[in-house]
Amino acid sequence: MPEGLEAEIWRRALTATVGRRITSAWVDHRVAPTEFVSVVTGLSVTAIRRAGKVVLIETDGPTIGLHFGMTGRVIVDGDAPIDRLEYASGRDRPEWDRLRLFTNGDGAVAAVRLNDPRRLGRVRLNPDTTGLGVDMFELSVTSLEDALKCRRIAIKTALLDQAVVAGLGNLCVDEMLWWGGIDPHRPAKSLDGDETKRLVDVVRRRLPIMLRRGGSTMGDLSPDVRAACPPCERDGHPLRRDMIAGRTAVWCPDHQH
DNA sequence: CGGCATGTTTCGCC
DNA sequence: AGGCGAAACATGCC
Repeated sequence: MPEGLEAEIWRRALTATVGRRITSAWVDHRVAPTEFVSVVTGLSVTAIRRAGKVVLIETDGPTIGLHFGMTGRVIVDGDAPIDRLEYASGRDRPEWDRLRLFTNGDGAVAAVRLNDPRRLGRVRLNPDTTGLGVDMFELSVTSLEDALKCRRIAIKTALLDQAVVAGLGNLCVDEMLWWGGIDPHRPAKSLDGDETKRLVDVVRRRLPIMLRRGGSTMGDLSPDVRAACPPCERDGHPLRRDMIAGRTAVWCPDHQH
């Protein structure tokens, strides 16, 4: 579930906690620093930001960083802003909680829960975000050209690199390459100016649409499509699944080249 | 049961 | 030295 779009949706939901004071906290110590609870108890939330796929809860003290791994999700005041597909049965099981923050006036419901069955997500204090590339919502032709021009790796792999573009994940990358008509195997540096511009245009156009629809699973290459590889919506040619640098790429050999 | 999964980090090989 | 791919991580689901 979690790519930058999900992080953005959760960022917006978490703004409800701005101005509140963290009265108590609990974490699964396997995913958070040992001093976490003692450090954050008593802090006041001042702002919620996002850096790529990471949500940053800013306070009058240290910043709390939420990484979601493959299956993390956020529940704010008992309400999950995104509910879909994966782990659909018995979701939000309490034993999958990795973080609970309680704030003044909440009663028994945690203001913030990080629920993550697979436990690849992380809770960090003052996370280092300096290595991230340009944010996916601020992508420009020149920034992408600069980032791609020396790379021989597949364009798909380059776009997944958070140092190139921050926030795009496997689903969004396949979606953008599908819309842009670009073969995911192409070496990044082989894209010409027109193709790079086309890709940037597609990212600018499609990301807000997917955000409105509810996240990275709401593209035309939905998880169902990815699993079944039916004929391409655009030209009827069967979609293909290839492994590129360890990640599944779903694409249309007919209109992507 | 085997395989697969929206991510990141680490290791080892050029 | 640095770029790159594979493996590891951890667990649920089909």
